[in-house]
Amino acid sequence: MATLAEIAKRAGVSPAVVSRVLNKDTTLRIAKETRERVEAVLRDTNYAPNVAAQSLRSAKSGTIAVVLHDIANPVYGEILRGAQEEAERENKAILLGDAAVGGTSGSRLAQMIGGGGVDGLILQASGTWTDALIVQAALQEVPVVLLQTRLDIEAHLILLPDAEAAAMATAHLKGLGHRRIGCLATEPGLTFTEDRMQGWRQEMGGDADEVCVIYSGPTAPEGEVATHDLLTRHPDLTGLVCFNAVAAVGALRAARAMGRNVPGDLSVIAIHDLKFAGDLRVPLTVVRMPLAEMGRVSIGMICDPNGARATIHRITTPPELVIRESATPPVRSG
Amino acid sequence: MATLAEIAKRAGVSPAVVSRVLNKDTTLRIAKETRERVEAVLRDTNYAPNVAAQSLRSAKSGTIAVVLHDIANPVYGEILRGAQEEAERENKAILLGDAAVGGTSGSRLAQMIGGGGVDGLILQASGTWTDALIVQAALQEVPVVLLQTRLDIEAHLILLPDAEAAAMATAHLKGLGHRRIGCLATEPGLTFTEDRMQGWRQEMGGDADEVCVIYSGPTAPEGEVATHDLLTRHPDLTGLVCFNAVAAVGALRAARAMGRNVPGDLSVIAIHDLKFAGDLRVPLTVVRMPLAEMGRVSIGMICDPNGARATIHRITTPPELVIRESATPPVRSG
DNA sequence: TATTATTGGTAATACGATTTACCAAATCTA
DNA sequence: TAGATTTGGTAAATCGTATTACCAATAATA
Repeated sequence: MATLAEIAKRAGVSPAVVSRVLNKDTTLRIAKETRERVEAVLRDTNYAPNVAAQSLRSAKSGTIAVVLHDIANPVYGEILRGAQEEAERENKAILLGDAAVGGTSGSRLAQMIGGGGVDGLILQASGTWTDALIVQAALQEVPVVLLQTRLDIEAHLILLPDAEAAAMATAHLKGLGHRRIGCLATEPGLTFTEDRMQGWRQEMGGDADEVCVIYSGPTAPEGEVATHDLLTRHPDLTGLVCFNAVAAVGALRAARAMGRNVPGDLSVIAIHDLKFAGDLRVPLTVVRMPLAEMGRVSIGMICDPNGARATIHRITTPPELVIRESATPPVRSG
Repeated sequence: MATLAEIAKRAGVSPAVVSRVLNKDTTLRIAKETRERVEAVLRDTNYAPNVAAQSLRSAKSGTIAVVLHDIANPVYGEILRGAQEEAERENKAILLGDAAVGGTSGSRLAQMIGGGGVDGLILQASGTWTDALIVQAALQEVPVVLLQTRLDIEAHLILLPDAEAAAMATAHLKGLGHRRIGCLATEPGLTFTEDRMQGWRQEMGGDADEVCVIYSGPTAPEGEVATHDLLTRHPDLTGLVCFNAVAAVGALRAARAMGRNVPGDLSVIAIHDLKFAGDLRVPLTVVRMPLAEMGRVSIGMICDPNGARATIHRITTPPELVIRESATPPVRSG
């Protein structure tokens, strides 16, 4: 309700003075009493600058859009958590987008990105409306950070050690003595799916059997039906590496429903950790990656004033194997 | 990059025409060819209106702030999910706040709320910076929806059937034959804590023993230490009702660490469902409430054009008992 | 005393979209 | 042909902040 002009009138000065006091303009020469008078009015009028006006004037919004696959998924939620922490430090607010919830190119978020309403876009791309967002961002010359998403556009890219993680998971099963190992992958076409596939293949070497791969969305029900299919086609599998821990929970369900003991009949290992992984019926052995760190650096890249437009940042923190109970040596050695 | 004025110049008309075409002003009389010329320029210039300018002019931002206790907590995340869906429908973007992550009164989100940068504030209040947000909102006359939070301010209030849910959970244990029932509550002072306490007390009647209540934050580690304390002080408890399902997972951990079988030695029931509740070592019996619905109606209240400033909305969908395996009749009947 | 510097500010403009009030030219009516 | 309508637009004023350029009055110097 209070505007700069009103403050100025109350303090008996011009709006320029108020603005310059507010913004600590050091080139402003002002009498001590005048400054104090202004500050007093500012305080007891509880003045807060209009953000739309500031944003219009400065062409900065103080806002960053973060669009993830599915925020309700704890795996992706972890990224958000990291982003939030860093945004807090940088004094930015986060505009949330969820590729799983609607999201058309006409959505308000897309409008904001296209209309200069965000200072940056952090995107874990997958769907179609995602492309619309990128186009909008490009038009507006808004910096974009792609999360585990290789696209042929001028944007930053953050990569996790996905291949290593998959290789590590696979190696763990092989090291336990498994040979017939299946792969519950994430959606084909995604960068991290491909990177992990590569790690899996590399580690499997000659044992890699492409038909032992099945793709699934990152939810437990999807993981369950995919695993059911896979185990039906390949009853001889003794090990399963899952590219997503939430889908792995579905795998556990499927195994159980089919009367297969985990880890007795089937060893399961997943990529990404879950807060409840140790509380599951069969505690899940996983390979953990620094998701929150990725969220943090993504914000950092947006806010970096002298950053280039398109850099590539590899997160080098190595994946961490967390051994629980879902993977053991095969009982009937294969 | 493209402004209305540029579009107008290119199309050989005044900015007013472009704006009125864009906004489908029916009072605008315009020749068919002129309109088509404008639309053509609009299209092939990929024009997107500057949101800051629109926001300044219209005093609407198309943005709603949602501040929750802890977004990483799947229980609260569910609220966010509902809010997101409805926001999508209303064509609003969501600005995310997390009471668990920093959040000072100087945060960008607070600035935006105070500076007319949001059209509404949805708040599950608890901390101190929360109060700052409310003050800012009040100053700006931004509509506020309080989630399960009774405060003496002019704001909407949404209430879940918290008392009923707690009563239902307690009644379930009593119905199974338990008499010595403990209560792992959420933080004292919160509206939903108090409402649930009331439901618990009411159902316990004469059996209610206030010392069998312990308070805990909504995380598994906190739930674990609280439960450890409680079971140490009251080894004779045969039942435990938990006000938060995530904390209940901690309770399960504590029981296990203390060598107490669930449900054999201790029956556990929790409020709120978890996606993985059925996959836990001991599948958790819960009372489910429509969290997503609360998220949806909160957005609806903000967007309702002829809504009053301060209404109270009770969600009447009854709590739903989901029986799994963590609660059975006591073995050594108490 | 005349000139220069310094102090303490102010005026004006731009940022980009929207909207109200208005108007010239063309067409129609009497 | 005078007057009334209709057609097809336009000019100008916000919205609130930030900034650049400028200026009057006083103080310091020569």
